[in-house]
Amino acid sequence: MSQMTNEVDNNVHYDDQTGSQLNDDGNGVGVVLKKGPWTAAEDALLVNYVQKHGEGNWNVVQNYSGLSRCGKSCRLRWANHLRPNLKKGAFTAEEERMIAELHAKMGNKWARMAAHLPGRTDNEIKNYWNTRMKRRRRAGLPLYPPEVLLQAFQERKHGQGTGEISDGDGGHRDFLKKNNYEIHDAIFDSLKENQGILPFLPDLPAISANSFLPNGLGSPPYCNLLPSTLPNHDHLQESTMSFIGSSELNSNRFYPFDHIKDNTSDKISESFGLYSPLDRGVSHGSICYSHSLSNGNSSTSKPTSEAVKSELPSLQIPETEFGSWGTSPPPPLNESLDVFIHSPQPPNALDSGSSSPLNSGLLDALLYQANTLGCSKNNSSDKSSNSSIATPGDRAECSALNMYETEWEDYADPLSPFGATSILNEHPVVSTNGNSWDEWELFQTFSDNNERLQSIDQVWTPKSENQSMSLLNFTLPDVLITSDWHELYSDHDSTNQAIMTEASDDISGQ
DNA sequence: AATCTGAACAACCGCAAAGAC
DNA sequence: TGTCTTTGCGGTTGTTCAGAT
Repeated sequence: MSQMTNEVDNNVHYDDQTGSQLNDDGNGVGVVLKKGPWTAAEDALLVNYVQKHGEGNWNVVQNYSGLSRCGKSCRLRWANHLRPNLKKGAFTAEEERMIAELHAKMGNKWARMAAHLPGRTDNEIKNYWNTRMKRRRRAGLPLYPPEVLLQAFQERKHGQGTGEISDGDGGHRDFLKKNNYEIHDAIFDSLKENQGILPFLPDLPAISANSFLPNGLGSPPYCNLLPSTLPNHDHLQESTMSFIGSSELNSNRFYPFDHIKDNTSDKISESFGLYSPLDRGVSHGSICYSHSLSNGNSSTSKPTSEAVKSELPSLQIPETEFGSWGTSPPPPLNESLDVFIHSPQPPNALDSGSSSPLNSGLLDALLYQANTLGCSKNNSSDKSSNSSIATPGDRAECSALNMYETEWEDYADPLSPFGATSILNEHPVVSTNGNSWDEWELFQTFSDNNERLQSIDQVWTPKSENQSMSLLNFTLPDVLITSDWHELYSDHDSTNQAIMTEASDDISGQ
């Protein structure tokens, strides 16, 4: 041991190129502890220590092993790099899907997520997610694939977690209850408070956050189900807000986070993906997740093989800059375009200065979809002429949308584990949870729709329009405003009915 | 070839919960 | 019961590397 100590001392001093030494935080008074990257020798010492003494008692590691590291650092090193059965390398497709799924359910509970991913560490998952999130937000893409959202929704709806994921973890429930519902109470309060100024919103008398959110929509992640930004977000913001058309909007009354005036509001909004990466505080992000389901990409989206992945860093493989969920197909942009073109433009609704904290993705989803559905119903027959009557301003919006279309086309990545088609056409995702049949029925419905789509190009054909719309309606926030939406949905296929029925039942049954 | 940029990864820090005393 | 210590977690920062310009 003394020999080892000497070796360590040597290594510590010779290898400490960072020169970053300082006292430990309270432990080992006066002992200069090394910081910075670990050396192989240090690793060996730590491994040796753990083999002899087991894990734990990290603060005494330096006493027994000679390591000049604080206990924290030792524990971290062991947990993240040295302990056996650690899986190294890029995340597999299945793991990536799992992470998205877990994050949709748990939020930033990295340790819990890691518990579901054998061999992976919380730090690894956290890094992966943060990197991915940053990239997707920059690209203006949603964080979650729709199928993940649906699955989470379904699981919460049925009041049971999967054995694998929710596994009766009280902590998780506490987390949801403590952190998420409160936020969404705010959202709901604002919705209710402002429903009078929103002509398309039905009354929300019996819908409270607490009655609805237990199904999972209360999770912060669901606030991210929309892209929090768009390349040309100003246009989208205008479009989104155009049909709101209330001066109250500009008085910042409408937005659910307004009551959070302190410094935490930024953090909250940020963590919920409510900010634009381009412009913190510009409302936008109205493209609904459901758009993605209209893609005709019928790739089975087999998980990328490890062999392939190992050659490239995760996230650099199948996905393009715009689509780590890859197969998430492009939105029905013709319809979206129509909506934007035909959206009324109250003068004061275009105040792009109404910035943060106006980026309630959830809210935008409601608003945008309301408008989308309402307008598209009326305009579905004369799409071709729409662009010709667009105003110059509208053209700008068209441009923005075209940009977005391009992104969504990039979304159609057959290699992604999260592609809609992969989820829809393959059982594993569905069958991994306890609600396999309920969910499978839903997924099958989508799948049937999807199978009729022959290519991305055909998404915009009249034939696929209903499909697009029906899938569009799948977006979760729709259920927030069920009654009137049923009418809008009435001439769509049974998918909507099924989902809306479920959602309605869900809400009324709470 | 040099520089810039973003992704990936490693590590640190502060805080809080849990456990020991 | 209160205090101290240990452990774990999540956020953040720093470093390295590869690709783009």
